[in-house]
Amino acid sequence: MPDRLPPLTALRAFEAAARHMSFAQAAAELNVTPAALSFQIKSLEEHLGEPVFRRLNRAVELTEVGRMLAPGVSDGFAALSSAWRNAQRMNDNKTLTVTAGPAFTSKWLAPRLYEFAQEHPEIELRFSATLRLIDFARDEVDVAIRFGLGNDEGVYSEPLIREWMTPMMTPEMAAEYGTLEKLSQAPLIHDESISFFKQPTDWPAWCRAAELDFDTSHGLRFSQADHALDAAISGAGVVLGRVSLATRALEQKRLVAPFRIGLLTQAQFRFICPEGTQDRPHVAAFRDWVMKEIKASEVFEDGRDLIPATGGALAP
Amino acid sequence: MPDRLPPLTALRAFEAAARHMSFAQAAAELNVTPAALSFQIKSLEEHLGEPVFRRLNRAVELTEVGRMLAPGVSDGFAALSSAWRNAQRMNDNKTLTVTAGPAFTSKWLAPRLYEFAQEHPEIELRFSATLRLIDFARDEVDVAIRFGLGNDEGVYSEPLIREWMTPMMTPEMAAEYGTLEKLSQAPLIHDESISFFKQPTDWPAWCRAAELDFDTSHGLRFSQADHALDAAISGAGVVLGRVSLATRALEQKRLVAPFRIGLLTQAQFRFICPEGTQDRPHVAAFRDWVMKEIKASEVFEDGRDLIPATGGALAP
DNA sequence: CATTTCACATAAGTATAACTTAACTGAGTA
DNA sequence: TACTCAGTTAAGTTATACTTATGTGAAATG
Repeated sequence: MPDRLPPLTALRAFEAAARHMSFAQAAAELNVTPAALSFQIKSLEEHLGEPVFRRLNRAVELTEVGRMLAPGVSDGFAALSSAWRNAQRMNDNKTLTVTAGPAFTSKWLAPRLYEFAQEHPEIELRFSATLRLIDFARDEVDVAIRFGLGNDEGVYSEPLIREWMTPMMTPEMAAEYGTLEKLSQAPLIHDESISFFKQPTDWPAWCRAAELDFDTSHGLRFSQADHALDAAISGAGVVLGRVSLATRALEQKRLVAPFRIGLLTQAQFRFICPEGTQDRPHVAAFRDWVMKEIKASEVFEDGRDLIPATGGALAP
Repeated sequence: MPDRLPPLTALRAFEAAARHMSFAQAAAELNVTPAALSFQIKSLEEHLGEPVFRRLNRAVELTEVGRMLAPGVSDGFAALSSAWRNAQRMNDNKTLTVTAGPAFTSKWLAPRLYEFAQEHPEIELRFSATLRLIDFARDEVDVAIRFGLGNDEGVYSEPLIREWMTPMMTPEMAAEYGTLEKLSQAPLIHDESISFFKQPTDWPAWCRAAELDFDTSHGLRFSQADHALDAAISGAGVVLGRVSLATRALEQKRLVAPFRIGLLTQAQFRFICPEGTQDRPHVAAFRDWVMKEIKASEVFEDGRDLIPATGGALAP
């Protein structure tokens, strides 16, 4: 390093000023007087040997060097800030921030939240429902639960459950359509949330597995798994739904799954956290609790034939 | 921003200490006493509420939070540092740092360096010969000259010259082999530096363009264009060489290019600099000078047939 | 087994960087 | 013309960062 950094407070003042394009606002953000900020900018300019701001009558604008300097400095402080917040969060074992997809959040996590709070009153769970992939270093998240094929590199990842799908409906509907013979008469609900897999797990695939043959093209279509389940719960039809998301509804008999045949997807739920954090007390507590709950819902697999989804091309 | 950053000097002390895994070395790097550094770390730990280092008998090691914090902090300071150096470099219009491939550097830039220095005594040119793609924000480079297909996004890019290739040899060799009839007898030199293009510009391609048909598989092979030219200059054979790199040798009659047929490559030389810096005085001066020199060497195109390289597959 | 050494911690004192208050400038605004 | 607004400048204050000097404990040394 030939030339060392200028005073860091000066850099920070510059960053804030460049962001606000105003010394006064920057000063307010940093809880100092405008005079102090003016002084800091001046100090930075002395170190650099050239102005970074052009002072206009009632405003300031960045000079060429200023424009060059601002993004990098901003990135730098963002990185510091993020690292610091992460360290603070890690230090804090009162709250645990969990991210999961909207369906898992609403259909699995939320209904069980009360029980978790009873078992671990010392941990305050926070949720962040999002589908986008997570970057633990950037986002402020302790653990993630993701669904998919699972190439989790550089993170701690533990498979939770292999998802399978089976037709589900209200008990009332089951009375009418709950046999293989009558199923073809039922209104169908299509869950297209996982249609991106190579081996489709849709109505045609299930019918092949169950050795049925009827037209499945009609019916309601949903792009989110939880919406498809909600539709079935409200009696709109028979959904080929993801069982793990429906366990609560099955337990409460709001849905029944009358058929023996289940379609095993390629995808899994995984428990993911930054490498090395899996043994932190509240992370481990949450993982153990999730595992236990998952295990408890495996009773619905009893007596079923879970058939791996095969490519639609094999049996057109 | 709920929680503000800790004192930045403390963070910097931590970064250096984590890098060296030693307070003493970190103190030396920052030009302070070990006592000061110890105090800074302590201050950081007070702000965080937890130790970041575990003090051992004769060493220190990072705690879990420390390990979590270190990479991010390091990245942050690296970003600040890089941004600051770039600003300093931009402020400096004494030196101009240019990066180019080894061949262009040795065969084009270096021979003309003296002339540039005469025209612009106020600019001190520095070279960085490398093939790897450049990132102006990270590397300390003002302008780059690159050869290739040129998908330059997010940077200022100006095409310099469309490269073409033609057989070249010493005048002595030309006396013996400098006709289309005798060429097949000549020892060949293969420049394989641009063999990665879809449309090859090699001896078979040139022969097709010149409507010749003889075995071209023999001869010396070089992976660097300048080495192939050097071999030809030393009389080792006839090279199908890149003309732009050979202009000096052609001017000095150390090489001659006796054939009318030239093979136009798909690739271009481009002048590249960060968007917005193309009008800085010494950048513009360098670009104008390069353009002028390039123009001057276009005399070698006079009276030639420059034929675009076609796919080898078309005429196998 | 004492002795030295090494790496860091601590205490007290000091220099200086960072900040505040208060007065100033200069152009737009009422 | 006076007022306001955004930034500057000057003088004085505070608190941060630093130094010197001394202390501590465990490994290394003989």
